[in-house]
Amino acid sequence: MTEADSPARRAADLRARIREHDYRYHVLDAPAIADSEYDRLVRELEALERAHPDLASPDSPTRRVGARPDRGFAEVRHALPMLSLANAFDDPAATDDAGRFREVADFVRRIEDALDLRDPLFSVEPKLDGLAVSLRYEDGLLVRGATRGDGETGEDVTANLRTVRAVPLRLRGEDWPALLEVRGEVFMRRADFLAYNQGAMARGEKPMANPRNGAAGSLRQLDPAVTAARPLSFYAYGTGVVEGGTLPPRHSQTLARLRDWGLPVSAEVDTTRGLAGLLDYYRRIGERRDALPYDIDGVVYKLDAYDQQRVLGFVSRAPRWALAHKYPAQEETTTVEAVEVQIGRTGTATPVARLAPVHVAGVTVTNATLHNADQVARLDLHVGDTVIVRRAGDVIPEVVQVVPERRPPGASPWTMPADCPVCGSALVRQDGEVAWRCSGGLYCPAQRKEALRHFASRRAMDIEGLGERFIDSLVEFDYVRTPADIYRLRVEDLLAMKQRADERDGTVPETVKAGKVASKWAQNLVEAIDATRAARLDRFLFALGILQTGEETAKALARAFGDLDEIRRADALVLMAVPDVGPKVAESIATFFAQPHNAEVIDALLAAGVKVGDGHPPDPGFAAALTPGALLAAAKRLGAPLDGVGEESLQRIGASLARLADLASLDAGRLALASEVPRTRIEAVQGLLAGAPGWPERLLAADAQAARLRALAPAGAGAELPLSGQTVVLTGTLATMTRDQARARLEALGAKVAGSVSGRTAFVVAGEAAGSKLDKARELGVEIIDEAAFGALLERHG
DNA sequence: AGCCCTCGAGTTCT
DNA sequence: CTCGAGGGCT
Repeated sequence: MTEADSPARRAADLRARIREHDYRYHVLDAPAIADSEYDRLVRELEALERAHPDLASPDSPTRRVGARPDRGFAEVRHALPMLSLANAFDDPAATDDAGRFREVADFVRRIEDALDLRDPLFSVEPKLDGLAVSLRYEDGLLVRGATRGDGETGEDVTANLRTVRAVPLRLRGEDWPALLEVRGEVFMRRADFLAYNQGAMARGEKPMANPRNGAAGSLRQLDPAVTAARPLSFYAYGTGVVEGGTLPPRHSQTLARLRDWGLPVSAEVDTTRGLAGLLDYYRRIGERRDALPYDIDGVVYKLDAYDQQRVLGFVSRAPRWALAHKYPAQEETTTVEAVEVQIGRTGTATPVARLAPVHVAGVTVTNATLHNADQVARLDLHVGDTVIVRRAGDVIPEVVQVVPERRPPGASPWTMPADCPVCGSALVRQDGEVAWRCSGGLYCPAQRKEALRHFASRRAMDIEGLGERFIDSLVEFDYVRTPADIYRLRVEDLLAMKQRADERDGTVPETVKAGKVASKWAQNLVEAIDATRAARLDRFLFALGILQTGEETAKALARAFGDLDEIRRADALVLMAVPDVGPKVAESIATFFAQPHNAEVIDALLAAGVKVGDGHPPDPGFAAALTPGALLAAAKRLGAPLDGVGEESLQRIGASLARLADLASLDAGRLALASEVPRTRIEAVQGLLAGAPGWPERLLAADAQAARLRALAPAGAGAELPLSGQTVVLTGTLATMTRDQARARLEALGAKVAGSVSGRTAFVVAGEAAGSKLDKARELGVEIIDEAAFGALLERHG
């Protein structure tokens, strides 16, 4: 055997040739041999390595698919955090370029001001819609690959990244740094995605929703063999830690070096100068967006010179020298086949467009809300129209506009029907309101179903297993009319209902063998219902579905009163002393409890064994706010005939009264002295109230309740919680707890958890994949903390 | 009286 | 996520 023919030589030769072909294919995009020829080389090398196990080496192209990790993915802390970029969006309302691209112009101007330089050089690249990863090369060998995670900490997906053919296991050449971290995007080409899905469907597997989800899901596979079967691609766009070597002084040069070292870089990367250059690039790529072989959601601008980048620095975790310029949400056209009306829990009639199925941003859309009749009129929508559909915030489909020139002849404009499509009651519109409502109330099956669904829902009573389908049947077969009926359901009722539903649907019950009926599910449901009998007061209030009372208001009520009975008998005058409750909300609540029907339902719930709350005393602050003055001022805001008397005067009159009951009997002159309010005005108040039917009684009853609540409230102000008075916003996904858990922890510390970022937000907790709220926080300069810092904060406060 | 901030309510698809 | 509207502050 000659030296040249030795297996070691042959193996080395094959590896070099395979690597060369990988490089030509993925980096140069210029394959030199046919796929079959390439496969032959790989098979020969595999056979050789099997015959001579001593020749196998970990960086061999045959060793891409490794062993499956025992459990989950390990955490990886990025030595240099993976950046998140500030986003810029086009302003669609702008009529000129200056307005449309203001955010980009501001970005360039900030840089020019900081550098004191015109038209700096930028490196520009498409922003691929995939998954950011970091690859660590030590001495030219791939030793670790990790997902971006939250930017600080990601997951170790080395085994999966090794299966991506575009990721070199060993760098080319020799002049690379001893330690090199490469950052880039793992993604799926559209053609690969389509081909894969065709194959998946032929095999009877579930197709992937879109290339982005496909790429993300593939990297998260525990078995690298599964990942290896997915057609993933990779482009490098930057570096992380670099040691034992240096990079060129400019980013664009680094990208060229990465390419030399065997890392694929998008062919679209370029350099350009100044705002005009950036916008030109944005337009050029935008025109070719649909023709590109992969999905992009924008382009990225980076100041090219590293020393200039250093001058600009960072705001929170986002570099001031880079910007992601996003293209507008993807739009599609389709036709409106019908407009239907849905009736919500409160009776709101919402028009919904039924659309010819159309793909928008990765999913098939068949419905789109039209919000309300005004919106339909604004769009001038006719049934049969061709419309442009967009997924707002890439989630909820909306009809953007109609294409009038494609309107079929004879199409008639849509108008809100006169009657509820479910129960036939009249649809009515309150003065000044946009929404039309079904006037059928709980007589309307649609409203009854929605109200029950709300009652059982997770954030309300949280009855597990009582979902939409069950509620529909329970209502249709009249087993349940009110929430109280839920607590009277027995196993045999559920079984009887199921049987009737099966008969109606023509479905055959699965297990009616040997006279035995499957009834486990029914027992489980009855037990699940039973488990919710001890209810928290705020959840119970929310579950009742009082108009204008959502979770926050329910919490405020529960905190203030501490007891259901006190809330039930509270007049709107008293309710208005609850924080964030004004006249409308107060009257809505008082009206709800005053209706005999609602009182019956609540009594029935209590009689059925529902225990509400744990007997908290009233909140001392709330009780203290229930002064006679506050009640008088509330009366005025609720429409009591106190014209001509200011709220301040009312407060002062109230302040000089021990009890409101004294108002009518006390001498106006003495009161005038005590309160420093003119005597004539006091007489006016006394006279007006005495002559206004109902008001004296209401005020006296409210005053009596106020006195009772004050007596019940614990003395001394409540202990101050560490986050009292602070408003916190959660965004993105947290790894160690659910949103609800995070929210509960924060609220336990006295913080208020809001849904949107504003100037008053104390800080934002940003999890993974945080979106617009994070951008908004950066814009407003609100403090942002990541999950680690959040954990530390919770730790600190117990 | 006007503005800003929250909250409530409704919604899509997988 | 979005819209509309209630509540509170200036």
